[in-house]
Amino acid sequence: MPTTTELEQALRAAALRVTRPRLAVLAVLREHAHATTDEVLGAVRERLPEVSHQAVYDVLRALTATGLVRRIEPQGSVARYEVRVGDNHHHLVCRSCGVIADVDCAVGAAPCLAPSEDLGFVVDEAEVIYWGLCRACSAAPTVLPTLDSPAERGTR
Amino acid sequence: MPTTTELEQALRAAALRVTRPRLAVLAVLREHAHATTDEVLGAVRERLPEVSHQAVYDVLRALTATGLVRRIEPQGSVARYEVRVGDNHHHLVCRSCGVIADVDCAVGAAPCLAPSEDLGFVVDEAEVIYWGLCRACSAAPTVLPTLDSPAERGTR
DNA sequence: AGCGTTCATTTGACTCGTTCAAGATTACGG
DNA sequence: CCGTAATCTTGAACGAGTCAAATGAACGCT
Repeated sequence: MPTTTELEQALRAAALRVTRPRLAVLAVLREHAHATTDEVLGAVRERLPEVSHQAVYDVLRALTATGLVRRIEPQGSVARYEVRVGDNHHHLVCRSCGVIADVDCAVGAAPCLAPSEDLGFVVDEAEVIYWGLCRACSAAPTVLPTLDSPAERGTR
Repeated sequence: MPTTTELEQALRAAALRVTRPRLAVLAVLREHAHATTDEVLGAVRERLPEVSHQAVYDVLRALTATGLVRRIEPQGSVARYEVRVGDNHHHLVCRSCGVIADVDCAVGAAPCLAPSEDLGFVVDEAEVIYWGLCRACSAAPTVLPTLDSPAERGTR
């Protein structure tokens, strides 16, 4: 668990003012990776009941802009945030239950940045998302009682 | 330009009824890759002025569900669709203007599916997005007249 | 420590992409 | 040609996120 001072230093290093909502958001994200804005809001309110949703949006944007947190938004999901930044890791996403897991980049930072042909683009980041089923969902039948049409799968 | 018959066959092969909106959407997507729902709607209405936006949403969902088109939605962008499917290609996205370009998978299909550790996940697809600046945007200054704070960069 | 400026937060309305629901239409097998 | 089920039209609703104005708090300076 991070000390408040530690989080404070992180904020100051990013030239951001140290406020309760910001400390709370950082603390929440350290404990609960890949949280949605809503989940962050809920968790923050357990510590600071009075924070507005707008404050959380602003804080998340400020932290994202300075690189303190990273924003990810897989297909059909709302925005999620994580504090693990700068290490070029990627994500495993379960198509069924939506859980997200971290994986380190298999081949290191550099090869990840090289598409086969860059078409004149100056690439600064390669984002990789592995889609599949998590251990639990691949073990369990997709839909438990009613196995009607296997074609339809929830859009969100 | 694809013949109507060709598109018809594609629909029938997917066990979908052949309707004007569906043919129109497919035709539009073949000409205009990475189109947003709105752009598809606009282009479809040039051919069929009466289609409802709901029809386009339904058609895109049906086509996506059967695999005839692929849905992509980069960070902060709305959903986009493309007809190029089944070839495991990836995307280059410009952070500045948002254009999307296709790139073939550098290393082939198989290695793309292998994260360093799968944590029990059954991975069936690896999605790669290369972020950077397109040729035009990397040549031109990001903001032309007012070069105030270089930190701020548009969220969308 | 106190003060003022500037940045953060609250409050509340609002936009936009997308989905839901009910009824009318149309494609397709027989 | 008919009946049925899928598809489309119409219109309303929803939720995530944003905008804007006013209040409040953090920090640098003296």
